[in-house]
Amino acid sequence: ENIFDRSRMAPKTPIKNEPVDLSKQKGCTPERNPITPVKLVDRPQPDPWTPTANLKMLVSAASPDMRDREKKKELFRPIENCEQSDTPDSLQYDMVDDSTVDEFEKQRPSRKQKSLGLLCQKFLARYPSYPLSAEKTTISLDEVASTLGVERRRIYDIVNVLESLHLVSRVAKNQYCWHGRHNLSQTLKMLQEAGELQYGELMTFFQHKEQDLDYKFGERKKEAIPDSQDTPLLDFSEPDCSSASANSRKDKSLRIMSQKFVMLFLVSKTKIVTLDVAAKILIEETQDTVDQSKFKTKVRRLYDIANVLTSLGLIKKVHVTEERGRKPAFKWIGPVEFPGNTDELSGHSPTSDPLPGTQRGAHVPYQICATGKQKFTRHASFNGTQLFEGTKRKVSSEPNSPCQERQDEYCSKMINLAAVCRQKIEEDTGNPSITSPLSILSLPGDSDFCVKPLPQAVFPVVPADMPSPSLPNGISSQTLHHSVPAACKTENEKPTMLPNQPFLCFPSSSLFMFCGGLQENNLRETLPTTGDMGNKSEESQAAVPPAACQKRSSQKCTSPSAPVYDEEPAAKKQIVEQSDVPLSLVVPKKPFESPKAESTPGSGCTSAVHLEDFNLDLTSPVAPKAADKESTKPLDSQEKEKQSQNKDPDEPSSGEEHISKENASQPFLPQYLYVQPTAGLSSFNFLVSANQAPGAISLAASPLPSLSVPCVMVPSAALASFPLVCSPAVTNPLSSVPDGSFSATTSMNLSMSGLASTTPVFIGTTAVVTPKVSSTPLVDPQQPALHLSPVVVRSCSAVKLDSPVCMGHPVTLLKLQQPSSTPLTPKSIRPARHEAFFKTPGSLGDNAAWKKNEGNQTRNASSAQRRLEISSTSTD
DNA sequence: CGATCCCGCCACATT
DNA sequence: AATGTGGCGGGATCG
Repeated sequence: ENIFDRSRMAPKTPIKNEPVDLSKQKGCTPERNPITPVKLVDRPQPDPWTPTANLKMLVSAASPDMRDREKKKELFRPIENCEQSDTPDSLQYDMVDDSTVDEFEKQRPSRKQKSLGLLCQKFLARYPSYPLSAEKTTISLDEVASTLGVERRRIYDIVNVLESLHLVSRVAKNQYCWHGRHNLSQTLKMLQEAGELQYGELMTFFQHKEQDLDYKFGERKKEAIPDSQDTPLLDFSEPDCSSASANSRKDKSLRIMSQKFVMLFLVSKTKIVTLDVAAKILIEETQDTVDQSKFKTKVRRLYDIANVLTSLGLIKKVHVTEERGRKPAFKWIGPVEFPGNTDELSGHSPTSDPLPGTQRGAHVPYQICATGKQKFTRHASFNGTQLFEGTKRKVSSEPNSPCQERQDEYCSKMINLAAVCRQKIEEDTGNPSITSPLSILSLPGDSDFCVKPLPQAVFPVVPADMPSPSLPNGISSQTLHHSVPAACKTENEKPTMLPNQPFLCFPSSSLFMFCGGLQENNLRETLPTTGDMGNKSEESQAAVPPAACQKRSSQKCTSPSAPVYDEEPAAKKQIVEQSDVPLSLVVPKKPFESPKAESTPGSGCTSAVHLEDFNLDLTSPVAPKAADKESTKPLDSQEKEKQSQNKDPDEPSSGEEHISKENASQPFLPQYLYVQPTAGLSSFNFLVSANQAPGAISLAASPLPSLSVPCVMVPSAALASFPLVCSPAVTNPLSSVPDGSFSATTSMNLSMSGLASTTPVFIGTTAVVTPKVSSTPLVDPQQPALHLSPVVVRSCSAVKLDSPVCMGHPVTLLKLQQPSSTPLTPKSIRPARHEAFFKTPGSLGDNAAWKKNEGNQTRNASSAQRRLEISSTSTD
């Protein structure tokens, strides 16, 4: 009988209801007789099909009304009862119904009740919009699905969209981490920036003539879109980045679409986007083919996304009446301005990040990282932002200027590439998290965040994040370095010197160390040579750019792209730089930085800070308070930020002076600047590497080489106790050759003097310093070593150990990196160091972590970051 | 009848 | 092979 019924009934609602009811019952009204309703429907069928039908009719009719008004319900009830009364069975049911009518109704209405939007609201209701920093909420898909009474598939729809906005991140299979909206503004900001690049023109165009859109759309679309963006974005297929894994394209769709969709809103002047326009824009694919079905499908997806966004309160449904008629559209009702955004972000304690970071360490998806970065970068973002805006405006308003256009295109391309790279990387790594390119872009983090928190707090964070990132950082940092050159402004591409540094943070006690990076070029070069790096390095680089872009300014964005592809960079970079100038110093746009961020992403859920790649000019080094966060960021940026924001440390000028002095006095050491702890930094002292001076110095000979270590932060106390802090940075030109040096440089050694807390830390490339005597000429020995490629470095390191001078470092290192006991290979060393930094005491469980790191180290540079996520520990 | 969009098949990815 | 993900589009509902 049932079967029959179903055959008839089943078809539609009724059947659905049944299943639904069951599920719902779980969620909504557990138990009871919930089932009843279902039965009712079914049963009637058996005997008198008709009656049942009637009931259905009634119910269906009533249901809607019922929802709206209970009154109607009442009315209906009687009716229903009557009908039911006819059938005995029905009567019983009726009885039930009466009792459960409400429930019935609730459950009944089905379609709407089941809507994705509603489901999303339920989902969101389960988690705090602004979770405490410390608490990490993990979301189990299965659990949520069962709780909400829906199939898992639906949860994916929600989570994917949330993930695109960084509200959640995937931690593992079936596991997501809830981040809340803390980073939402940053994410939106990033999307906005990215959107301007990609869709600025388009949107403008559309808005002017929505009507015409259809027509022109095609034209327009071709014009605008092709250039800058879409294609790349859409097509992940590009071989470059992802040479390695290519494959899955799944990642793209919903998440990317979601980000793009949001971008459209952010870019739109009216903040209103019609579905058809969005669908058209979002159909990047090759041309117009398949329009119909594709378009239709796209729209369907957009509805899905829109439902989630609506639930988030970011958009609302509206109708645009145009000449042609009324078209469905959505209006952005979320935040429009993303100043520093620090508000929300800053508000949160940095700690939150760190915590999660540690756990995730390896797993953390890029996205997360990105978020972390964002936070970190905040300061930078300011700078970048401003610049950025200027740039943007130019772009949007004045697409004409060749330079800008180029930049734009370039940027977009870069972005796309970056995205692609990411994906690929993800694939490689296995982390799906990355998603859209945008996310990468978003990296820009806000430094504010970081800054605010006390350094201590920061530390923990750093460590957590750092670990994973560390490796990558080294790499990324290198890439970033390019930017440095830019900073130099020297016209040429040479990266020369800036201090790029990748830095390392070292929390032990309160010390932080940053290592300066090296040159990007070198890095790249080195990477490949080094070995592992090869593909991955590229990838990482690619990834980085976006982040950088976001952080800095649009300009950066452009630059980032460059980093992605080696080829492009030089010319473009130059262009970019020229155009933008001020920033130029800041960063060369080189996307490189961003890559770092990406790479680093591994950090804790949210926290992951990436080193963003800021390269700051050493000249203006300021002590970065937020060492932790900063660590993620490029030193320069940090410094700048600090300066601007905090003045705390020292005045920049003073800092510079110090540097110069140092340099003079200590040719080698110069790199650091010591910042006294002023108010803000009570306990910390910062050393910034000054040396890098630009280009002239080391770079001249070879751009790359240079040095690294930019800065070291040391707690004041520590300093006192501390004999020396050395930065490896070596600037030597020599190094340039090997570049690998960079790696070397990157690697820092930390040594803790006997006391962990107070002990001084040494960071630096191999060469660097001996803890005790900074002045010492260690350099010679070291430098050479540094110069060498990583391998060389390794050797050096080994040597160092042997040599008295060197010894100090290594030894210390060993201590720190217990796990790494093997100081050996250069690679290992580096990583270890990084790790050490990252991991620092605070965060982790250190030992284990360290060990893991060690393993990773070997791999290190190359894809380190990604890998970290996955399972760095393993080994290699 | 067009706008929405639920539902779940099924391919691909990951374990 | 099993399970996780999520693209995709038929077709039911809504308005």
